[in-house]
Amino acid sequence: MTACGSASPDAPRQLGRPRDPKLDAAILDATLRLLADGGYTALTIEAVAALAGVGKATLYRRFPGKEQLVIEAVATLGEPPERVRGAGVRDELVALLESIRRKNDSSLASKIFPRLLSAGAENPELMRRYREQVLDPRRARFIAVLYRGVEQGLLRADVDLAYAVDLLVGPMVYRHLIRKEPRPGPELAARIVDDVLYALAPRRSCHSSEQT
Amino acid sequence: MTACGSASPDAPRQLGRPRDPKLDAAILDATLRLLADGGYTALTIEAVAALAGVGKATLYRRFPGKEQLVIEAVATLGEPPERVRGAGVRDELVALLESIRRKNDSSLASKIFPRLLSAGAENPELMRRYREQVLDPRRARFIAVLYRGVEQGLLRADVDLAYAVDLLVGPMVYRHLIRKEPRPGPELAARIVDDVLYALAPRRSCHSSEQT
DNA sequence: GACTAACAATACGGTTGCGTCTCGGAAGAT
DNA sequence: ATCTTCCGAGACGCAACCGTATTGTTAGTC
Repeated sequence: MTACGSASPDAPRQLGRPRDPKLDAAILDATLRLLADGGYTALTIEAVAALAGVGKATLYRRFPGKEQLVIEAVATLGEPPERVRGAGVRDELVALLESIRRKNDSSLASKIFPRLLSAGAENPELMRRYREQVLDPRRARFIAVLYRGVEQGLLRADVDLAYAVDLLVGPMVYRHLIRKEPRPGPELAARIVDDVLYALAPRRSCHSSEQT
Repeated sequence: MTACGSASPDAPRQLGRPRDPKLDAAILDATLRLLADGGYTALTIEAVAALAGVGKATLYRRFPGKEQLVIEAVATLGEPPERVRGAGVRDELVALLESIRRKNDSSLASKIFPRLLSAGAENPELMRRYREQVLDPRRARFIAVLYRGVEQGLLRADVDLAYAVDLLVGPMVYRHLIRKEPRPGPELAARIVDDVLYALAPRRSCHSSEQT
């Protein structure tokens, strides 16, 4: 996860002035900032250098070009998710969904998200890294909680958990990404979770007919 | 819906060679094509002119600049949706959802979609037109069918239909836009519709507890 | 047949960003 | 103290694209 051209342990740099690690951070941060409000193609190396307060040579010393720069920057977006343990399955799912909503209401990451969706078409590697670092870990958390839901008999044993995640996350992301008005409120997460859990719960045989 | 600089009926052009309407179509088509595989910022006027087989002057005679050009092009994406009438509410919803899946599996429009999501951040007008021409009509169809569902007692009378559309469309769009692997199959639409309809159906009071 | 505007092609100057390079200076290692 | 590399700043030539203007041709009107 260090910058591209960083010294490998096998060939430790000994001579001369060492690279300033703070500059790596400044460059990646500037990259994310510019990526957020301009998109991939609008992002220029010169703007990154200027915003980071860094010479272009310093930047090119670390990254071979825009593509690798953005890939490395995006890879830093992964974050340890907030802990909500202790609560029940239902409340934990609500908390996870709600954290998506809150994040999309303000953060840098939310602005970068649609940019990557577009840039990912030409840059599979870029999308892959983002998926691995950001999307997959979040997804794994959902799956884990849902699995506990199965164990506790809250969900049918035969439900496809990946599908269940789609049912939960899909509407929330859709609201933020596409149908932005009116802004979803904090009650949306609970609503989605309750409806989805109800749909996937073990069904008592008291309803007269099978599915239509 | 005609090109920007087209003659208005009030001031009919009489003198000189008339504009070739085929060129309007060629320009807009080329715009969409390039927008699909390059994105908004990557789209250049010169490339549009070249692909359309048109001189730059011809293009500038119709559109003042890139922004208006793209806006007009996107506005042509609206389409009369396939008719599935006659079937029941459930099957009609499945058909609507399935048409989203099919469209996203191949068409130009599906490639343009994420581009607009990104470009829309800087171009509210662009996003607005796309919403009006493409998204809103589709949404209206969902709402209409769902309303019939309410009338027929398939859905609770108090469900927020807009929310119901999110529950249906969200997971499908999410699958295509973000979680692309594995490619959703034709069975997904029915699965989503059945689960959502079940969750929003009038609930008989045979389950022991209220919502947790 | 004269007139006029649309047409394709292309030249034009201006702007922007690329990736490389050079400069003087600064920071550690020896 | 010396050596080596990193640092910020920015000049450099190159390429792409902008929006405009010119040129010769073409299509329709009068």
